[in-house]
Amino acid sequence: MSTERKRRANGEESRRRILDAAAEVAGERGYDGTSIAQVSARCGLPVSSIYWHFKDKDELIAAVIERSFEQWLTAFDAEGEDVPELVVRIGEALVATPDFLRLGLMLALERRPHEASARRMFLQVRATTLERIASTIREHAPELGDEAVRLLALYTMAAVDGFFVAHEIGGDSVDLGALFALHGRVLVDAARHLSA
Amino acid sequence: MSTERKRRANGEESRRRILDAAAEVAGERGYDGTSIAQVSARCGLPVSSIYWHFKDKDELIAAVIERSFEQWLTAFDAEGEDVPELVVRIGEALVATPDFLRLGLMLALERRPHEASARRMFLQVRATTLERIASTIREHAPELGDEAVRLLALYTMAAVDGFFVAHEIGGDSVDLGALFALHGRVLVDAARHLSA
Amino acid sequence: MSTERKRRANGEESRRRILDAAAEVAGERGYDGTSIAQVSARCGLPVSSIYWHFKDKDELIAAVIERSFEQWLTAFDAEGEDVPELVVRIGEALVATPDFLRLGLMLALERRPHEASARRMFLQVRATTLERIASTIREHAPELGDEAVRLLALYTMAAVDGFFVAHEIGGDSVDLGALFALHGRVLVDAARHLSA
Amino acid sequence: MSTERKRRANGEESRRRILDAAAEVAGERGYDGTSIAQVSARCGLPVSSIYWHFKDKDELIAAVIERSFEQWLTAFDAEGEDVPELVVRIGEALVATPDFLRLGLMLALERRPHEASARRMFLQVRATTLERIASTIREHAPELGDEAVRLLALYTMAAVDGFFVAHEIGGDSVDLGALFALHGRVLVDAARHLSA
DNA sequence: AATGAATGAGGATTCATTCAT
DNA sequence: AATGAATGAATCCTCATTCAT
Repeated sequence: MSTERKRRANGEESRRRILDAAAEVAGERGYDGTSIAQVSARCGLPVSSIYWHFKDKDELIAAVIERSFEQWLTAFDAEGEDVPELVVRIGEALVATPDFLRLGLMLALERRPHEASARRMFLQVRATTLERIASTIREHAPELGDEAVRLLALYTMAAVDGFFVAHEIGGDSVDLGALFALHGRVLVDAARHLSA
Repeated sequence: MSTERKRRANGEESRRRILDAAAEVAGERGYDGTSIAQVSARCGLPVSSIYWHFKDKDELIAAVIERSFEQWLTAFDAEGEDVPELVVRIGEALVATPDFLRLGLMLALERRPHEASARRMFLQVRATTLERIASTIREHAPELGDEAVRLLALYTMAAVDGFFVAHEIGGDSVDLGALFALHGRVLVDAARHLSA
Repeated sequence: MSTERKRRANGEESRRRILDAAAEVAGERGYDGTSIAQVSARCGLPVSSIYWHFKDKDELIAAVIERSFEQWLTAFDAEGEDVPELVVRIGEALVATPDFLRLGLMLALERRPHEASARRMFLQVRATTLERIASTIREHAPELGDEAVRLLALYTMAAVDGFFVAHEIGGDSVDLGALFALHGRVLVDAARHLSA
Repeated sequence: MSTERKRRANGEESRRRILDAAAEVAGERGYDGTSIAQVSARCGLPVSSIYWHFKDKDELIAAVIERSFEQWLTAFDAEGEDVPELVVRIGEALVATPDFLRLGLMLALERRPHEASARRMFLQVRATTLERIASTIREHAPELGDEAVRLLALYTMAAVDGFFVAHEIGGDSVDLGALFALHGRVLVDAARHLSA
């Protein structure tokens, strides 16, 4: 059984292979550090085939973010939990699928006009997540005003980002579990401060 | 002889102009997004002059980070403050000189072998800052063990990073002051949790 | 069966749509400037369908020229006219279907080995036209020798080309009617010079 | 004496070599048919060096046209001649430096937004030439009104373009001398028609 | 009669860097 | 202390064309 060298054209699968490769590379090196040639080498399809499936690099990266976000959503999806639990679940999801956030943060930190759609996709996905955190907080602390809820949601999202960065830098010497647990407990105190 | 002096002075000046331009560009676009040609265009000196002052791109960016860190240190230097105050001061310094952290975070998030010195410079600078936060915490909560102090310092640094990211993304709709104040107060509760 | 007929009809229709699109694009940008992808985008049919109807780019452009020439022939077809009238009619036909000549001239000016059939098609079409002009001249000035007739025919064709170029460049600020009328009158003088 | 392989950097000469090569290639194949790689191969300098001397392909071709026009101007420069003589001189200059007009006509026939400067350069050069023809006509036929002079100048320029095209297509079977001589004589008749 | 997918070669342009002056 | 010129490798992307269905 020699390697099938031309398995009959299969768009779906090729698209998936390209996205897998692009997620890997972009997760490692960011937007500018990712070259189409690298993606091509990693997925085995020629450069021109990548352009058949995606209009340009920008759209490719946007698609990577979109798909990665869906995976991450699946990973931390859960209902009826209380706030500290939610925070911990987010943390777990992070460790499981870190490419999404790493790439997204890199894009968010950049200040440039291009790569519009990739950046936009991340910001949209982020807004969705923020809203979700806010509604969980609102459920569990109905006495808080809108401003306070928004502040706590922002605080939580910032903590998540910060923990992620710390873990990226410090590796396993950073105890993500302890950090998330601490933040979960602290949120309750913070809610008390704000409702007072 | 005065010509000599003039020349030397111009050397310093040129170096400064290059660093200014590089800080701007790299702050906007990250390491890969920054090209020597862009820096040249922005500072008005030819490309080859940049290479006269800096060995290569990596060293140029490292120098940008180093200088930017010194400016930032100056901005939040202060002694004898209590923990919440320290946190607030860090926040103020952030808003004042954001290039340093933005570029540093971009570098930290990337996963690649090269650009050794730029990245190393940022990590070193970051370790210094972490140690400083830790010692302030230790001073003000002598009852805490080393592990607890380290956790709180990490937590604080993560919060700073996260707030910064939130502000980069959300602009002035994100109330940095409120976030830093909240974190300052919350730290005290956290210390209580951990010493219990 | 009616399906059959429909399909066949669609085949014709598709061919026509492709030719229309190709004529537009090639008229605007010349042979090299025309890409199959552009033609595809402009006619709505996929690239591979264009290759189903035409062997390659060269043949497609040749077909464009051929069809365009037929349209132009129709536009200036007329019998028994005298020389100045013929010249004016050619001019009118030019303004009506300019793609043909514009594309043809571009091809004629290029110096390269490929695109054989497109270029050949234009040259052939041009030879036909030249012969036709010559025979009209011969009819109306039977006293002229072959050489003189050929010279006048060439002169006229050159004038047509030149007027066309002038109009392409200068737009409606170039009074084509006046130019053609002038050339028509001048031809009579020229015939006199040559027969003397 | 081995081939000097790196003769010390000489901007002027390199620029000239690039222009020579570009004129050759573009004269043969037009704007789109000319690739920077071909120019590089023909002049021996690497592609990136071409970009050191010229901002982009557009500017390179524009420079080719400009220089070529100057050569052509030199070739047909002369004072105090009468109209038929001027026409003949233009014809001689054409045969001597045909690249200029061939490339220019190709550009003029194209209808596209880009390559702005190359096209603009040709049109400007052409306007200069037209004005020059007009003033010679005015000198020798002072009785003509402005409109008539402009028409005759346009007619002459169109004839030149047309003769050129005829010669490009027909090669030496087209007797340029006879055509130019004929046009020269005919102009006098045309002037009579118009002043009547 | 038509088309989605694939593909290698080549397109223009920019890259970081070096070198002679 | 500085710079004009050069350079090979890499960048993103488009090209004409083919092939299995």
